[in-house]
Amino acid sequence: MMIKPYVRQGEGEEVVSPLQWMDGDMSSPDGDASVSSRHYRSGGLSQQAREMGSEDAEEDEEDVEEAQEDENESKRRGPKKKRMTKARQERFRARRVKANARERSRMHGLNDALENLRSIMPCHSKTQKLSKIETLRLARNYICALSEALEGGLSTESRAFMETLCKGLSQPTTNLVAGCVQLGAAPGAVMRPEDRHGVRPLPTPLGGMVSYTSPGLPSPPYGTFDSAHLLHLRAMKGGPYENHSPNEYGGGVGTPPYDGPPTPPLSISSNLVPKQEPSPHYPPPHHYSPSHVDQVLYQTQTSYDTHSEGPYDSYHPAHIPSRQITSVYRD
DNA sequence: TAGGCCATCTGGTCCT
DNA sequence: AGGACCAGATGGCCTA
Repeated sequence: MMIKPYVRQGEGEEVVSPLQWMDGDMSSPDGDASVSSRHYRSGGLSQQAREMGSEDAEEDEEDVEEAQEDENESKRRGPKKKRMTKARQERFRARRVKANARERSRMHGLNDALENLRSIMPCHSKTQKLSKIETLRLARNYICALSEALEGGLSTESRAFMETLCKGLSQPTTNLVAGCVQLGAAPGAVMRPEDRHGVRPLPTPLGGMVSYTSPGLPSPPYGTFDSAHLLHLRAMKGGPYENHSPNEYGGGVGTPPYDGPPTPPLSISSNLVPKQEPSPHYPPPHHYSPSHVDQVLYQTQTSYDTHSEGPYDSYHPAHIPSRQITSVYRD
């Protein structure tokens, strides 16, 4: 028996919706009538859809019942029950198919926006894509970190900046961020070409390189730390980009790829950037712990001193879970 | 094999 | 009526 799996768009086959499938004789999309509905993506074939399928089968019965109901209609109280005629079912299906297409398109737009957000994150790797939730967390942290840098004169080279950046992130993402910081700080370091695209040969606006340097480090290809994004700070402090209007750089779906400092004249204040409050969900207890940030920071700050001894020995890169290192080499 | 992430379908709700 | 938005459900893919 050939089971037709659900195929996503862009994978060479057209998506066949359960409704389209239902339009036929309830056989599978590829015509294999032996496939039962539970095999064909029962998720898409929801309860109501299945009920509609049965309605199809019972339609003739309904027509007979309708005739009988007509006789009793005038005697019955309450709102008149709408009949599910064939025409109504057709309309319903057409609406549903259109709604599905809209929903897909909407989600694609949402994903495009998320991709745009990923592309302007300080840590951008083509090989290890941030998940949706991690992208949002990192974006939040990035905003907070930059705000703190502006308000408190906190250096983007500081440990506190890094800690803010990593708050609430999962361990792999924290490692990724730390690795990106390293690479951005050491442009001479070995990088995979596909990961090099985001790095611009610009100094950080606060002068010099990011300090999480690791000279001579056999830099793992975590991704890139795009120091050019730090030009946000320069712009907001009265730099050459200060007067750009937000519209110049667009926004939302269809925004061109980030190719310069998108520096809307934001007024960063404590109103806009509320102090982080403890929340049952933030940080996620199973993902984040200060000790882990310590661990990563130590990794990035000690230049991987293989001769170091003492309490931090367990932070040696050799102890980084292999998952974070191997996974980025995958493709 | 379990768990995380994701895409999709779907029905409900709100708004125009 | 129809569109936008949302959350629940489901199954596929990938990795440890």
